[in-house]
Amino acid sequence: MDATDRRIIEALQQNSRMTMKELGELVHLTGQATATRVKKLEDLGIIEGYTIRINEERIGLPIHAMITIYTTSTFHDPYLLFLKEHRQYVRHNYKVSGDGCYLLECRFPTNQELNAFLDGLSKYVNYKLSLVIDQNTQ
Amino acid sequence: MDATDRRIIEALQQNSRMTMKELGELVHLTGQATATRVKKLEDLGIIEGYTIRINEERIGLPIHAMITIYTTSTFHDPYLLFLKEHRQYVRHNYKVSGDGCYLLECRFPTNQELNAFLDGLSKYVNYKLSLVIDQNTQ
DNA sequence: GTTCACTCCTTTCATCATTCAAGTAAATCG
DNA sequence: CGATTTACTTGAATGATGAAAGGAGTGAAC
Repeated sequence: MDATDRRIIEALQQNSRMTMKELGELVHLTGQATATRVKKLEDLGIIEGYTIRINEERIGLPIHAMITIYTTSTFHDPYLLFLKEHRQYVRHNYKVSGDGCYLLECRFPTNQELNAFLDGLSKYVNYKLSLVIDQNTQ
Repeated sequence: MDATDRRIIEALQQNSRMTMKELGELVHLTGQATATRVKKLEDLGIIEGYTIRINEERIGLPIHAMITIYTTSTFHDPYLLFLKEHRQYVRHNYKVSGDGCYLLECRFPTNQELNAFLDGLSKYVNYKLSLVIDQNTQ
């Protein structure tokens, strides 16, 4: 991991579909040398994969919820199974120290579906709901 | 947005560097027809960009913090300016309803840097810190 | 029923990127 | 000093892309 690798990662974060030749021009290497470095970053597990940024509002998922989960029981499996069954809504489930046991990030198409999800959720855990009003990603 | 577009989006979420020809085989179209559809999804703003999934632990950012921000003042600009000055740590700054005004997601290399960040932060807002212990992304 | 316009797709071909093998140069190590 | 490793370049073959031309299906107007 040198300065060139860091520039490669930065460039791929901006646009992961750029050709190895273009990327090579940015870091002053040939396309082949660049491809070898990228392959190494993949093998080291630094680059975990290639994906797209999606506008979830535009595909009908306008509701963005952050749910702090409080479990009274020490047995979390029913909650985790519930998440698996509703994985279509779940973006992240962070196990956290501090306030609550988990911080659950979800997306919903409607308030009705959010409501139904929360009804199901309340069978397993207590929760506190926050709705995202505006998103400022770096 | 039909079923084919949804399959294209799913496939690109898994691997955004796949060729249009490969993607076309998945959705039973030629590479050219697939490329046209992808271009349309970009123009509609549904696909916002192409990026990489990074293992931040492996690039020296093991500390993952979720910070709930409480502002007493109605004037948020000093806080937002502080974030801009420390944007290297900031991943997301969600404006939320519910508990707090913002939910701030950050990454730090060391507890020392987290501590310095929190010292700076406390000049502008009150906060509650949660540290991510484990991450379960869908 | 016919025509026109439109959308969505395929085929073909020229251009460009990628990949493999071979070779060079510098650094490391016994 | 010679052998090995690492990181890179070059050149040729393969494969992907993008532009142009054309075909098939749909719906509207007459």
